[in-house]
Amino acid sequence: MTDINFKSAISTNTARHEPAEGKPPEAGDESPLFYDLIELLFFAYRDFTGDPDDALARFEFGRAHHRVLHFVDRNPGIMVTDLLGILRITKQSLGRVLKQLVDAGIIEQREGHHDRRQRLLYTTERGHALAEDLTRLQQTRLERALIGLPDGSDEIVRRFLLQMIDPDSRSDILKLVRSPFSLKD
Amino acid sequence: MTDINFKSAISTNTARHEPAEGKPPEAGDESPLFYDLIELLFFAYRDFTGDPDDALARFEFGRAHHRVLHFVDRNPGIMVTDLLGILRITKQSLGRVLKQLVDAGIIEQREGHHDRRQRLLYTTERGHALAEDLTRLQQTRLERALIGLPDGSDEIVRRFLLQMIDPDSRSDILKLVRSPFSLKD
DNA sequence: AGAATTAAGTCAATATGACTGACATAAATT
DNA sequence: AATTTATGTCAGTCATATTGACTTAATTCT
Repeated sequence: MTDINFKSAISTNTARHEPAEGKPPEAGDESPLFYDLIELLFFAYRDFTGDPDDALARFEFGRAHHRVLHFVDRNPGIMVTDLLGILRITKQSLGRVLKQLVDAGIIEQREGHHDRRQRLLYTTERGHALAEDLTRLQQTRLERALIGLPDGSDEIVRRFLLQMIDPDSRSDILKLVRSPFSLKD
Repeated sequence: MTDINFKSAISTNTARHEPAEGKPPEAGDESPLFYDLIELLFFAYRDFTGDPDDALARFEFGRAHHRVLHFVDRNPGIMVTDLLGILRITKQSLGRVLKQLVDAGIIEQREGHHDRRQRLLYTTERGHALAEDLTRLQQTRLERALIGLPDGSDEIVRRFLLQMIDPDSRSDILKLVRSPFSLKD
């Protein structure tokens, strides 16, 4: 199998498009800062999600299941409505995935104490163990990614990621992730 | 519209699952480092891809089109095979998306000079302009994300992202992204 | 020159994860 | 009593991806 093989990805022909324009093609005028960051993010995120994807494939589950499992495990007793808000998907999309997780004994629904309309979500013992396995995979990758970087790099990455998020959502997300570190300047 | 609304995401009930285990539920024993990084990455990447997603929705294009457009624009004259290797999708998946981009006058295919089997890919003038627009959106977000961080933070983020990638792919990806900065220690 | 390999494209069938819009039920709130 | 909220469900659709088989043309290998 040829694995990744984009050995000749960079062509010798540098003509980008019809040379009908009067611009020099590669004159670093106003354009391409952070091209590399854009692409590194793409590849990094792909591999980051790849670990749990592969692990879940054995259970016939996909990334959607992972996301639901993760946030339920992290927020035991979360309401369906709030989970929908976090994931920003529709009730229908969640419904199918959630049903499969419940049927598989990964997630449990309990009636709300004060409000009996609610179906509060919890991971079962099995579900919690699975969630931990998946988290461990991603933690291992994160640890590896921080090796060799100066002290405090994890804090810089945290702040970078937070500021990548739409400003409007940041405070909600901060509450949700409840980082053990500062982040609050 | 209730926008994001996960105000009550964190339940007061902290029982994670059946308390049938002898473990204290929240005793930070061996487990949850980088929980926040895992979640920040999820939200950051979603918003990062959201900008181009929204922009492309007007053209009836999706994220798959963006990826193809991006890598063709960055690697003019790339072979179909190499593009498949970069995106790690199948010929069939690429085929449909590529056809739509060609039909829309965004991407152009030219016969290889030395090897006439090849259909080398180029962005058209329009395609290049569109790619630049989308890139600009993401660059703006990246710039904003680095504001207020110490000097050299961009370099730390670059190294972090590179080390998030599977070690086997790193050298190929480094060639591809051809970062203007160091990254090579 | 003939065989094997490579580059690209195509066909059919399928799966996953998402969507919209409408509707239903029960419970809580006003 | 009327309204709103929380959840679930139905039917239909779409975008992106998959597998496996097969074709055509061109290049390379022996």
